[in-house]
Amino acid sequence: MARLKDPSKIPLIYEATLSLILKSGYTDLRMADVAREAEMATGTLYIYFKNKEELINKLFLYLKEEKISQMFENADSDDSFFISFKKLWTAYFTISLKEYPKMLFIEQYAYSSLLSSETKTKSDELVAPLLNTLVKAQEEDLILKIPAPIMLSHIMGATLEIVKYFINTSTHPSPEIFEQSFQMTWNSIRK
Amino acid sequence: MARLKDPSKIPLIYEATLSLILKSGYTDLRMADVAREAEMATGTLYIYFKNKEELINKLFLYLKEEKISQMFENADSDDSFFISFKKLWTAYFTISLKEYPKMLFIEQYAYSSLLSSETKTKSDELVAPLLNTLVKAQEEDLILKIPAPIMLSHIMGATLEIVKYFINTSTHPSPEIFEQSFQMTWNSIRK
Amino acid sequence: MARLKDPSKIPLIYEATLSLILKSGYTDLRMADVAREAEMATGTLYIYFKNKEELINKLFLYLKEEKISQMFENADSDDSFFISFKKLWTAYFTISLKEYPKMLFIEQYAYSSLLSSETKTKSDELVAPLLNTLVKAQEEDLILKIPAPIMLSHIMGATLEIVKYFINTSTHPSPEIFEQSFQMTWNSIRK
Amino acid sequence: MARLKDPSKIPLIYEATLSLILKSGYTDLRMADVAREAEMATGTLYIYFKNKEELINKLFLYLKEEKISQMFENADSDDSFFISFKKLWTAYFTISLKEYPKMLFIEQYAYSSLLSSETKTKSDELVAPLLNTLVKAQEEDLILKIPAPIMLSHIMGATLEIVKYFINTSTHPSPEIFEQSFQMTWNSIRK
DNA sequence: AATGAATGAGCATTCATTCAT
DNA sequence: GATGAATGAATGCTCATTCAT
Repeated sequence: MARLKDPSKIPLIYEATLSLILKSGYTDLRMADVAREAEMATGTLYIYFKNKEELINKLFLYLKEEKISQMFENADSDDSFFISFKKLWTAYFTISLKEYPKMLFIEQYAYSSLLSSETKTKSDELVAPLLNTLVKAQEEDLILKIPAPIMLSHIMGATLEIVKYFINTSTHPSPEIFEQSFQMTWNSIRK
Repeated sequence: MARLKDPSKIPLIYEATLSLILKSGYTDLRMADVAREAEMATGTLYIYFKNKEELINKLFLYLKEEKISQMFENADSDDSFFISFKKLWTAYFTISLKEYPKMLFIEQYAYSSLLSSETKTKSDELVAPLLNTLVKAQEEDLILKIPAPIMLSHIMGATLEIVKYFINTSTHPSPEIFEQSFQMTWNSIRK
Repeated sequence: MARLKDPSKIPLIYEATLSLILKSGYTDLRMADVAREAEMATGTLYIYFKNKEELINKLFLYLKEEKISQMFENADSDDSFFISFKKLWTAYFTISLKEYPKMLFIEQYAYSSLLSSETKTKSDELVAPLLNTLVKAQEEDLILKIPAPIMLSHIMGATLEIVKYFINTSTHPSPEIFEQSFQMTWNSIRK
Repeated sequence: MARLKDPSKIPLIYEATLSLILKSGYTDLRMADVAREAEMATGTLYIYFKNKEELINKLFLYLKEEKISQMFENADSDDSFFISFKKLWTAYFTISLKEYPKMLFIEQYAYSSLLSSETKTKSDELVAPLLNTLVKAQEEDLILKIPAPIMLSHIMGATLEIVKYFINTSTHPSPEIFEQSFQMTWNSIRK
């Protein structure tokens, strides 16, 4: 009987890939390097992923799912919308800062031609819970009635760009700036 | 006397490069294709640019400068801050939408390892006029006192992400949504 | 288990390289041609040699070693010095004539900038046995007491140049000329 | 009326070419570099030489002629053969040592495929005076009766190889070694 | 399944030569 | 004649992918 695929290898490959993209960007990503970093042979990669493109697509979805799950980790259905929203925003801000490479990867590839349309569709589905949160609040008249995807784009775009600023200047947000950043976001959607 | 370097060739090369990156992304950018698109020989590219990397760096600065100039084109020193700000925001929104590929190029490369630190420094200098606009308004107590780079990141990140949404869904913003988008931004910084 | 590196490939590459240098010289040596001649893919060359330069350096040492081994093949420790010397000289003359391209390759590259200093050092070591032969004879007062490297240069330079003459005129040495050539050499060092 | 070709440019080009070959070898010789070193435009080279190959061929003959002239500079028809021979040998040894790059160039290219057969023929003609010197001495029964081209090859090959040794070890021949080197050569041809 | 040697298309860059000025 | 920008064929080397073991 043939050996079974070793499920522990996939995360190893993801980690290796990310680590290399972080170091030198996608342009310099070589499959042989991924294999070496993941401590396996080149050929082994092709047992788990059809090719480089599939690896990138799967990694993208894996990370996007992971990040969105993390955002909801502290969610509590008893919370008011404001508290829910602040928790989500804080999670997004904090995770982006802490796991910037992963976030940058997600963002850089989101609109890139390296992703298949299938991946893009799946990616949109993952965002649905965030949209629903906004829609519900709009129905309850708690925030402005602006199409939810537009509103979500505004919020996430604004927040990630601020995170980029801190990463890029190698500085860290003070509690005051953290609070101000949230204020801007909240002001932009509140009634 | 020999021919002089033909200064009209540089914009031709920029246009060709952009057009190709737009079609297929940087990963697939081949110098031979740039040359063909610009209707010159491969070797000619290397008279005007040391190598592919320099071409990308110079193109980045060229576009960034062009875009920021365009943003200030309608500026009028007699305008109130609100009018000034709305003009700038409108220009940013409109240009991003109309010249999305250029904007995406600027954004995708801004933090990429393909750009030299020298290019990054020069790039920051180009943004200074935008920061000054905010700082002056803060000194006149017209908007929130939040560090200008943070505020600017918030504004531009939010706006570009909304533009991406329209591009990605192949839709166009209605006047109403345009106005709502501005409102969110304005609300986020107003006193 | 994967295929092991195939040790038979290295001599194949050496032979192919030599054969091409023989035909058209180093200047026209293209790696793609080496690969075709050795009946393998271009990339395979780079598994066995880091680059063209390393291939040339390794080939040089391989040939130098081979040639010097061949010179000693008929050596017999019971021979008198004169017999030993004549055997060595004859071998050098004969091999140079028969395998002129290899000898020319060795000679042309010996002082060229294509060889690393490491290769040059190793090359010198290979010559040591020849020097020792002369030194011993000098100690036994059988030949002139002239620094061995000078004497060896004299002998080998003279002999190879004669070989070049025959190659260049597409003629062959008569037994008489062979004997005369040896006489000149022997006369130059005898007591 | 058109300007005349400037005859002073040819030696300038020769010097520039030699100087570059000396630095980095023929493989790295680029016409643009020759032009820069000779302080003229690339195109100008092509006014004086049809192409790179012609430049190399002409340079070869120029140098070979120069070197052989220099060898005969001290010649005196009243000298005995031994004195004549010693003067010639000394000149060859000294010039080779002092102008090693030029000598190496001559030697390296003498049998190379870069030289046309026409150049090779002309080159042989330049050597005739040296052959004649030997033939005359043989007719007068002053040296061994061995075919002159063989004898000349022996002499020049031996001598140049000794020079190479000194260049290669960055050492200089003592008067004693100089004398010993001559002795070996003289012994090899004397009656 | 795992390995890593082998493959060969692909691409950035160079450089001899031409030719418009 | 002199210039040097323009040309584009040529080439060393890379790297995604395959496949024999």
